[in-house]
Amino acid sequence: MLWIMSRNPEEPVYNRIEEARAALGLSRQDLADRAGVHYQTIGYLEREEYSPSLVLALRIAKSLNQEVSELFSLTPLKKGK
Amino acid sequence: MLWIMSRNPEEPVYNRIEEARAALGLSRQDLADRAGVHYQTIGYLEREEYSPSLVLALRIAKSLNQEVSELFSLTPLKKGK
DNA sequence: TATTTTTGTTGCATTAATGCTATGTAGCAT
DNA sequence: ATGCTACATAGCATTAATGCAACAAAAATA
Repeated sequence: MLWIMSRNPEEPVYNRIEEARAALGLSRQDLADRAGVHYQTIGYLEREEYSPSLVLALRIAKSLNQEVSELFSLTPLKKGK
Repeated sequence: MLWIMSRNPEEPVYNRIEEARAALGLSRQDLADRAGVHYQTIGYLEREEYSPSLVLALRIAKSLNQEVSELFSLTPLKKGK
């Protein structure tokens, strides 16, 4: 059985995680700890190599004090706001 | 290689899909069409047998004219509101 | 400069999300 | 009774999300 490594799904989700994280002065490891995931998972998300599960999106939003819709979008996000 | 069928993850996400869908008088098939997924996927979600991907959560929220946070939660949701 | 911290990248393993088919049931019409 | 629609459930296949280890590259800082 072979698995073609995912990393780059067909359906991207744009996000503002890095921006929001930086605004709080948190490292990826810090955010990962708050959200209860591996720090590299945060990296994958910020690089938009894949989109998070809803559970993770909800945890990240809470960790960054943001609404899910403020952090994640099906359409490209502009900087700021 | 064997796969133990998922259906019942460890990390549940509570939702108000059925309620919101009924409020709009939509069948599962109707909502599935709008969200671009299989009608049984809606069933699984309503029965909370698993939680959706963020992509799907965003599409469902849009299909029901609701905020993601209004439809989905990491903690049990009370009826109404 | 040397050390430490943060981030990027690759590879592999596991589990969850989703599709699809088929079947069963219950309700509501003809 | 027959048919139709909506929903439940189960089996199997595929792909995505995540963990984790190892290592490289930057960047920050002592």
